[in-house]
Amino acid sequence: MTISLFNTLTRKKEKFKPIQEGKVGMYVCGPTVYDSCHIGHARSAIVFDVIYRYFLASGFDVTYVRNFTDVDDKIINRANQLGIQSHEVSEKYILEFYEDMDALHVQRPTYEPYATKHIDNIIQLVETLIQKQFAYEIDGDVYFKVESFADYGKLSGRKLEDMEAGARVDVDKRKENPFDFALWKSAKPGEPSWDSPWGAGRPGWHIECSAMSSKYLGEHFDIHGGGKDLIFPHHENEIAQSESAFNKPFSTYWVHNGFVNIDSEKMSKSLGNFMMIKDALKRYHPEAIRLFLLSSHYRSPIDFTEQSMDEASQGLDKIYSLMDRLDKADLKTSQTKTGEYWKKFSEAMDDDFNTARGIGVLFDAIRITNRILDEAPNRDNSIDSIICARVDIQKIGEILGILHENPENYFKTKKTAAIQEEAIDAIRVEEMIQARKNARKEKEWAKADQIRQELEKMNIILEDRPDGTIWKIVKS
RNA sequence: GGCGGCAUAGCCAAGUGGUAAGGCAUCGGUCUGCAAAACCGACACUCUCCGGUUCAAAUCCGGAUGCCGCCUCCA
Repeated sequence: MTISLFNTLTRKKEKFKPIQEGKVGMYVCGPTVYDSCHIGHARSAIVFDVIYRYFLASGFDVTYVRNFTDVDDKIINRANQLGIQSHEVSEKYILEFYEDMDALHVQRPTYEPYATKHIDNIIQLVETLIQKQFAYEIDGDVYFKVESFADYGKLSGRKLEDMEAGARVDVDKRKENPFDFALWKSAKPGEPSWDSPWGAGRPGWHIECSAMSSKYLGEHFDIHGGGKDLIFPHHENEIAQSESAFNKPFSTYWVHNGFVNIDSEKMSKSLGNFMMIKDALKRYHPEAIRLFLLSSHYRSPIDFTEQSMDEASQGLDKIYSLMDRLDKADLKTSQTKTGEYWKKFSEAMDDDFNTARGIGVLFDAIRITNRILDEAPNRDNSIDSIICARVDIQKIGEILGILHENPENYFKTKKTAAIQEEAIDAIRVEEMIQARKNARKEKEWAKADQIRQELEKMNIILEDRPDGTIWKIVKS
């Protein structure tokens, strides 16, 4: 089965045909490191992380590049605000980015280039563009001439003429066309700068991606990704620069993920409703965040709400509960053959990385395996089904980037956190459970029930299992 | 003004021409001293509305309504 994916460039779902058999070159726009990352950055990182994992699992040799934009107006502004150097700002947020990504189990790409470490490549590319007359210099600034690129607008589906009617663009009279964009910006005093043929300055935003993608993946590569908002102008401009400079198609496929809303509203400075990754991690398990972000198709908008996060958390509990049950079922095996669930999951993933459908398959596997465990766990064919399902669930978990924890540990950690959060006296709870156990032994049901009720008032739920009583905390 | 997307049960969400996955919630049941967990069953004769194409449409085409995004270096 081949992988199909939706290509923004053609607005169609297409079969994936790599440039080189068995290999994938993928470039994804990473963060501009001027602030903490929010849940939208997490979605983009996780969506492409899953795509990366799935290509690897499908046997491809993947080169995955994700850049850091570490020189930019916003970083400079932030540095001025804080009274520090701009590289100090970017270094701080790069570290924070790694903390967030590691916590979310986002795998490191093959290469993570920094714009500031590729200034030579950038200057060279700008020179090529000037030389080929696709760009022009004015007072130390260099602009790309959009009218020189006949296909300008092909990614975003706009025409230069139509856009000019809108006219919400800066009116720099020096530019030949208002949509001409900066390849190189001359430095103002105090700004970070590098020497160039046009004087001291720094790269424009778009050029770094063309320079770095061509360096690590070649001038023509397979997949370019990023958030939907990057389609215009960022990716449109990347295409214009790259195809003009290299005279060949840039990326074959363009993949864009949708936004994350917060309580049905777009995250914005004015609303002040940014959900930062580090804050989300304080409230929810990292794998619950992954499960939530993957529970809708990657191109659809998704709404981050307390309810949807609680549901994702419940779903994760359900998955770990089964894994715990399987651990305790003591099924010795070294079998690793995948079965029907993996097959169905792969079919969903082959179809434009449909993780929502794939998660449906995962829950099917869980339900059916629980049923077998309830009804006839010891029959030979039951054992086969259970072992096979377990292999599939693990493998699906690897693609989704969940199930990193030992199930017993998962529940233990969760409980410890809840004990702290709800300020529960664990020793007293244990004593009450012991008292109830004694009461039950004597068949003093009224007393046992009274203890249960008291615990319920403390938001504690008991479960009598064959091997003893366990307790859980429900969040108030 | 230009371009694009979405509308499926109480909520979230798959579905890409063949008769509506999955999750949460709710209601029955099995299990349990009682519960919880797990499982079983019920829960959209119908997919915003109106037309059209077709033997067949949630799916394709046209129109209407509603919501959203981009055109501001916001993933």
